[in-house]
Amino acid sequence: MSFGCRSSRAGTRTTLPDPTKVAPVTVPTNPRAVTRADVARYAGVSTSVVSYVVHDGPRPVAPATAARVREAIRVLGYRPNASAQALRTGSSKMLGLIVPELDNPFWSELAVAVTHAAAARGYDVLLANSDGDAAQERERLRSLSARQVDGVIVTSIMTHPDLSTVTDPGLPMVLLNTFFEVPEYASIGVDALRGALDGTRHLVEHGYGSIGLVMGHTGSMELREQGWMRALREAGLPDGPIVRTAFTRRGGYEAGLRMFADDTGPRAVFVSSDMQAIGVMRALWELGLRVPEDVAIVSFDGAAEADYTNPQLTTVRQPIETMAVAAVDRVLGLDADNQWHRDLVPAELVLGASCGCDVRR
Amino acid sequence: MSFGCRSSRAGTRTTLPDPTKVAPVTVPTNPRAVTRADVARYAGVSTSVVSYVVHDGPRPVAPATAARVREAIRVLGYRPNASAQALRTGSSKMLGLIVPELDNPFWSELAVAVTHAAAARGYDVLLANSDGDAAQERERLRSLSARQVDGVIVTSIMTHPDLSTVTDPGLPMVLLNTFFEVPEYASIGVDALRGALDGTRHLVEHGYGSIGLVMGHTGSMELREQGWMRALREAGLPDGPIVRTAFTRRGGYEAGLRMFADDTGPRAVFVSSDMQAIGVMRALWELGLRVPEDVAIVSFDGAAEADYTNPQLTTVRQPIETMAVAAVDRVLGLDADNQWHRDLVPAELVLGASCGCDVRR
DNA sequence: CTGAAAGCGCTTACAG
DNA sequence: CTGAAAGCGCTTACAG
Repeated sequence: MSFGCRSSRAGTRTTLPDPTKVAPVTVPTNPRAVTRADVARYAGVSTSVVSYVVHDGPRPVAPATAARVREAIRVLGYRPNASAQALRTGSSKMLGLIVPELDNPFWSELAVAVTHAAAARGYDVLLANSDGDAAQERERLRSLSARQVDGVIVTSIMTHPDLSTVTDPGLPMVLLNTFFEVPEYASIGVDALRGALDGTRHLVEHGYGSIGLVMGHTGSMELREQGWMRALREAGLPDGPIVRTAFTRRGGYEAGLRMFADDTGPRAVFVSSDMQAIGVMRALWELGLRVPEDVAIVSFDGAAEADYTNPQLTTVRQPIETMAVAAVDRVLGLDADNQWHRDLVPAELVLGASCGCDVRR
Repeated sequence: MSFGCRSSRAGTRTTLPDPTKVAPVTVPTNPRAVTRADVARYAGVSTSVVSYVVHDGPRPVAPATAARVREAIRVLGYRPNASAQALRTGSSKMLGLIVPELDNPFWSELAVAVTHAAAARGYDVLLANSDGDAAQERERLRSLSARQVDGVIVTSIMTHPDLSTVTDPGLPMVLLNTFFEVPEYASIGVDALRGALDGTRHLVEHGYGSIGLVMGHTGSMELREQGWMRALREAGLPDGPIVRTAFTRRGGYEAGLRMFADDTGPRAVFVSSDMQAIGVMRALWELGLRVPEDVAIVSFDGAAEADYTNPQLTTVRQPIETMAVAAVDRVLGLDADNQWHRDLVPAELVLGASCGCDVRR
């Protein structure tokens, strides 16, 4: 077994040689990883047989031979080179996932759920962060495609993602967390209209007469907004004030300051994400207003963080695990009978104390 | 250009044929991705020249030729196959990152920082979640190694990670967020002893006479614990109560209930992570105790979430970006002059209101 | 300045 | 049941 250093791979020095110093005598060379050929040699078989044993097929192998090979694999610590496998088979067994901001709890929880769902199908996830930027989203998608992922799950920030120019035509792609229909793409998302309707209705049932809306920036008349509005209309309530802001804690904070700065603010508010609601609660805290005594809140997402606000947030929970499994199965083509272009999964209102109930989760 | 379907790659049907249905006539075949050979043909050059243009070397190319190749690349939408590149060059331009729980804000913020630091060096990050489990940590490491990452950054939950049996001997590995010295590995972490000392001293300066500790489960006598204790000793204060618990919001909640259930609880508490502190605050809320009027809190980490608790947490902030850059440069061997086995980066006390100050961030 | 050729590690149809 | 051989897409030393 030759572990010699190959000139084309030897660690090249990036620093210029310093004439005042003695040139280094030893160049650190990484020992080559164990390959299938090493295993074959050790076990005294051909490389084909090693593959047959590793994959338990497609040709049968005599038990004694297989045992020798397995022993060799164990002793040498052999792991098949995934790059070579991907090149040969055309499948990397990796799924790409693009999220806008991994450091937003909702997205990181979704990323974990997708990772678990993919692992259950034997896939690793190559995670890419678009930083909420459309150009970066395209660039990341390009990179995932070059890395030979077998499919991509995109949680796009674009209302009408135009991604066709970026990917290979044959690369399966699914839009996750997308409430609306996008031509040419399968999309999976929560039933946001119904969720917002349920959440706002709950505030109506508490008897609040004025219910505002803190809404994240979205391209179109958003479904959460429609749900909020429909609940008000059906109750015969006037439209409450609307503040539009970023989908972040800070965005919610700024919206809260604006909405409740003077005493004309509404008695209750529906907020389009938990992160924003947390910002609203901080604003109310600074303004000396109590939740829910002065202002009641219902929000949207059901992030873990919403369990630990004081008081606990009443929130419309997105079934993240369900969505993740659906996205993975969809992108892998495992639900071939599913003809739907768009999957809507139901959201569930989870009661806390911010709405005026006093439920403890 | 032949886009024919190759039998060994055609999408095989996983469902058994249903005799009651007509067999499908068309099998969906993924159009083959564009390769370097397609570009060469289109531009009328050899495949070598395509590479020379893509990499701007190592051989010179006539400007007119290069222009033709670039045009071909653009028209065909060519992207080099990363698996083939990795196989050929021995470098995947990917770094592996193992975190215990990606859905814990501290880890997701660290993951984002590492991703950015790696991107600045031209590397993608293959992110792996160990779910806080040692066996999974080893399994994920094995997988990363098989996927030919050029290095691994591990935020291990093991006190004494024994990882040598899992990775290729030549795979560079760095332990991140590790405060203590680990034989044979480079480790990078915050100066936790000093950070805890500063945080606890701050509580001492506020004049609190009894200062408890909520400490996450760690293998040994932890540096945060040592810092807390040293601050008490040097102030001549008695050791406050210690509750040990998980590094989670729930862990903090349970610890808070235990520490403050009766009125013998301390007047102030140093908490080993922001997530735990958030749990403690919830426990105090339920017990009807106010922060900081009844109990003052200083915690550790400096997660974004700590900015939005009510009141805002005073916390010892880990310089996540600095740590991420150091880890990436270390694992890539970019700081060859650095002889240190262990890098300690300084933490900074960030004042909020939970300690009794009234600073607004 | 350009191209033909070798080889990275793997899988699998084919031949024995 | 086993092995020799082709080829996935790429990079680069070598030859022209």
